[in-house]
Amino acid sequence: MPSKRALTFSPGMFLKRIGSRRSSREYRNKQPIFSQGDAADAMFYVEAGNVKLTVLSKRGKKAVIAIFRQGDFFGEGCLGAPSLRMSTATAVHPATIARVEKPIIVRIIHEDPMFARLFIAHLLSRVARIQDDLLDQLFNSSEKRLARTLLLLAGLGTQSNPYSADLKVSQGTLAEMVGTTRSRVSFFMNRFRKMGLIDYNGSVRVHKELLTFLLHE
Amino acid sequence: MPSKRALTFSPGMFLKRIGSRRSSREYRNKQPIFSQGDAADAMFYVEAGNVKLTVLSKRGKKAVIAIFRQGDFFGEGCLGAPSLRMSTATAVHPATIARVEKPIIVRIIHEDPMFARLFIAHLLSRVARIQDDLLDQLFNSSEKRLARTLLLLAGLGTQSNPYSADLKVSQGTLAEMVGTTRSRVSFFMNRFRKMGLIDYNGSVRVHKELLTFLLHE
DNA sequence: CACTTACTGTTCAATATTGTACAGGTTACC
DNA sequence: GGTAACCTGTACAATATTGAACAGTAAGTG
Repeated sequence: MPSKRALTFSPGMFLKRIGSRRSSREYRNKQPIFSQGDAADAMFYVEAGNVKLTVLSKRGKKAVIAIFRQGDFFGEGCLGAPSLRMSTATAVHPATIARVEKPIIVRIIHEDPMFARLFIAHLLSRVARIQDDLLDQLFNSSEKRLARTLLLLAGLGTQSNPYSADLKVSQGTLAEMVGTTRSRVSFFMNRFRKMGLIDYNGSVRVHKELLTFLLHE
Repeated sequence: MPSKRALTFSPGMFLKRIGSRRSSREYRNKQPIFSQGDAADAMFYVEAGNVKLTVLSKRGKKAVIAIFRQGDFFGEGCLGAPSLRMSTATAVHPATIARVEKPIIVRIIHEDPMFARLFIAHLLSRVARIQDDLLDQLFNSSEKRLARTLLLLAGLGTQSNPYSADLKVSQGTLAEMVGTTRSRVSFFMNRFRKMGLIDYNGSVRVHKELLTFLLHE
């Protein structure tokens, strides 16, 4: 019997309730899953690999607004009023993505209260996450934001190790994630290296504690 | 019978299902409804007046991250994992706010599938809105962001009128909403006035179309 | 190998932004 | 009336950030 005290999210349960009403598919590196401007008619689940959500501004600037990894859902924008995708989802590495058509999700939400509750929990954490990103932009300099981005990427790897696994992200991609220019990223990455906060030649290895210290100043 | 095609939000229905399980209360201008760091144990609904959501950074900088008006819900962060408020909610003007305790909301979500669906729709629009704010920060200069903020405030008044109603917002508050300094706001407000985009002496009156034009450059 | 493509380190001038300061207004309140 | 609290217009130096450039390196491809 479910607790009545709080709503918690579990990808496993979520997925189980979708059951076979989804279709999995492989994507190659850089292959789009959906594109900004497409009709939004399905949700997705990351079975393997990573996915990058980007937005292209009217003036041609690109921003990475989210990175999804195994166990994450994305594309919820398709529910609610009929709408177009505001962003582009791109596979990073070969990735396996499950697709669930919008009418199916809507039906499950209607027929399965437990699923609806899971979905609410999922959206709550999504709101919290985006709000964090917004506050990061509002309060922190680009140096701090870069540190935070590196830590978030590092968090994708082993949790306990003081060093992250090797990250292979280009300065250009980092710039899009942080919301700054590549030259700025280059500048700070070298600074971080000189300060011993990261190992950096070709791939990046983050010393989590040191970088965390910098982030909190 | 509800449509199975989409999820749409209606404050009225939402409220009806809460029924009498809420308690209304008056707040004076600037009176806090909840404060950053408080235990999050209830949701709120704006019956009259406006509410300002602010966050105070570690370094003492303040940011306004949302403004709620009649018919809006806020404080959803209390659901999900037990947590503390990440922001402070403050009444603007005298305001009447209804409070619904967290256990009640959780119970309604469990017992009333229709309510759960409304809640999902509500969260979806919240996500969309915050994401817009984030993109605004990422892509736009402070001048553009100020224009956007003025337009959002103007939208609170009559929809059809080319001019907004008189807004009484201080430069300091605008700065917190836009994410910049007061001197910058002062500079741009005078510029907007010189360009004829706003009437501005004591109170602000926005010429919506002109400002919209500026925003899209 | 020659060639393309993508990434990096670095520079530099042009802007944008911050933070602070000061002199005047207005408003609310005792 | 006086005074405190708040608001405004303005200025300015110190930083931060942009955008574009250029040369060098590494990797992939025919």
